[in-house]
Amino acid sequence: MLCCEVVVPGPWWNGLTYSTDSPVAPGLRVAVPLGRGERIGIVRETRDLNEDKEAQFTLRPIKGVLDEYPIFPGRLWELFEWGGRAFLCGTGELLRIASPSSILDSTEPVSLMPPMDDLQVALTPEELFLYSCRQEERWLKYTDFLEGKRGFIVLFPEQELARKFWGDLPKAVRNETILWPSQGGKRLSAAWNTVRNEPLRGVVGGPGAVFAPLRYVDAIIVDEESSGAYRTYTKPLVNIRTLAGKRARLESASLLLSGRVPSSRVFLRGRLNSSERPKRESIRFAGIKEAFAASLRGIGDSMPLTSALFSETGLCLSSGRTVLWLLDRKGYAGEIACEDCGSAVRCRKCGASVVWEEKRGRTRCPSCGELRSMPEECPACRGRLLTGKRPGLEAVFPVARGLVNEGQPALLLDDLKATGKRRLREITDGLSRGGIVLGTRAALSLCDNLDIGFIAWLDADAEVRSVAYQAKFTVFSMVWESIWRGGSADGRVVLLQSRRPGSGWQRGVAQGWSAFWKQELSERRELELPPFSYLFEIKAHSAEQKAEILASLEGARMNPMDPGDPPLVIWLSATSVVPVREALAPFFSIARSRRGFPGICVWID
DNA sequence: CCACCAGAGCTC
DNA sequence: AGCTCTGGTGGC
Repeated sequence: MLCCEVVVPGPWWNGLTYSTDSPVAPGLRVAVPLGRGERIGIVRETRDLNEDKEAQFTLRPIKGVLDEYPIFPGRLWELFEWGGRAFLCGTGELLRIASPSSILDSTEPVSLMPPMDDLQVALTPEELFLYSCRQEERWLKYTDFLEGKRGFIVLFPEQELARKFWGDLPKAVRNETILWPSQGGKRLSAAWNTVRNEPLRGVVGGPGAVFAPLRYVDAIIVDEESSGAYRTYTKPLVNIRTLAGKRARLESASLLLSGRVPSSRVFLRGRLNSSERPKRESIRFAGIKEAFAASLRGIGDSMPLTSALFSETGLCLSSGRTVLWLLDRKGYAGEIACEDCGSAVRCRKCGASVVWEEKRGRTRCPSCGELRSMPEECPACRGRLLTGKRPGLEAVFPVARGLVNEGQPALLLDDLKATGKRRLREITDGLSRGGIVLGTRAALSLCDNLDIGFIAWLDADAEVRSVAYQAKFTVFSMVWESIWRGGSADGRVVLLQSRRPGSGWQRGVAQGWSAFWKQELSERRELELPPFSYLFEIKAHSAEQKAEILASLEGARMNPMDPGDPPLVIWLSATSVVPVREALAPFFSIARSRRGFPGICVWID
């Protein structure tokens, strides 16, 4: 009697076992019964039935085999298996984000070419690092690197950059290359089928392109490898850069890690060094203690607007260039506090401190997105005096509007992503004679399209990240990017307003990333933080489950930390993933479905 | 009488 | 988390 182990997408980690009359080759898709319904899974292996092991549940037969050949070419399947283990998400969850829905949702057959024979030339793969602030310089090197390569993947943190790089390729190369779509749907399906079946030379795209089913891969480039864009923000939580590195190793492909700044892990492993630093006159630090205290309606805190900010803004505007003011707080105020009892207004769903959106007369929870109307009184003490703290973009906007000259607009961009191409053109056209743009870090991408002569980080200390340990690097790399990004970086001035101007991580801005990482890594080594260990963020499904998980980890002689604040979260630091996976595996068995599955994020650097 | 929807129940 | 089955509601 034969059985198949099938990977069926879902939050569980284990493969599911089904009976089969005849052996099914690994990598083929099969339709299988699950619960009351039917699902599609990928065969991991066919083996003899092990009566003891399979006795705990009744085996059901496979409903049908959907493919003639393995659906994933080359070593891609191994990548999914590895990623599922490394990021504690299970192969199935990774499959879900890696494949178009046409493959996993519909039993329609997908036409597939047979796998390629192993005609791969076993060149010795290289691992190269390339760090330079000049994008043109890096891109030129990419073209050199791809010379003579027969199957390549080039990854960019943003789709727009990918499109630009692809568009700049020599026509002959572009014709044998595909621009990987950034979103799912029909376009992804089409691209997937083309790449899977046609003899293409390469794929260029955003992070998702790492999963392109190229049959032969001999080179992978990761641009801006330290960018946070390579981390997925919904389940499963994985680092695409790491997967790209693994894919290169699996396929024996050469790997080029590149960017303006290396990530901590790459810095450490590559023993990198750099003397690149900004010109003295292009970076300024200003203390907000001496700030001009602009009073803003309904806001208790004064907005940090320094004299340096006003003078540089004025200079830039009068030269007809555009000014960018950046602040990572949307809305009118980052917090609403009661003057009587001092407590902040919190989200009723998740307990986080809410943001005040004055324009729409409501509050928004920054962590769960819950919207509510602005409260009349303090929910804690019923006091009537609610004031905003930590002014946000909406509150500063009137100040910016007062500074622009005739014919220069002041724009408030809440959400650059939602604006699309047409809006982008409107923005760039409107700013042909300069103006002020206010936005969050996402607005930095405007450097690619606008002549930006001055960038101000209004509150460089603000760290609104969920994981505090890497907040310094996030801020550092964004500020670093703002110095160099785009064709208008020459002569640009960047201003950092903060409480401790020029100290701490800001020294690295003046001295370069080698100095930054040296300092930062000595602190992290001390605290056993990534890249010196892995950090696991485990979110239990219920309080009971949390207790069980804690007990299981402690039983395996690990030291989980219970921060107490987000109530269901557990933190764990470990030098290896394996024992953590073993301790957590019981909670990810399909048999536990009814109790709900925990969520896990693995921080590697 | 059936179309539609929310909630329950199940998962190798 | 999906997915389907169920039973109530309401439109005609």
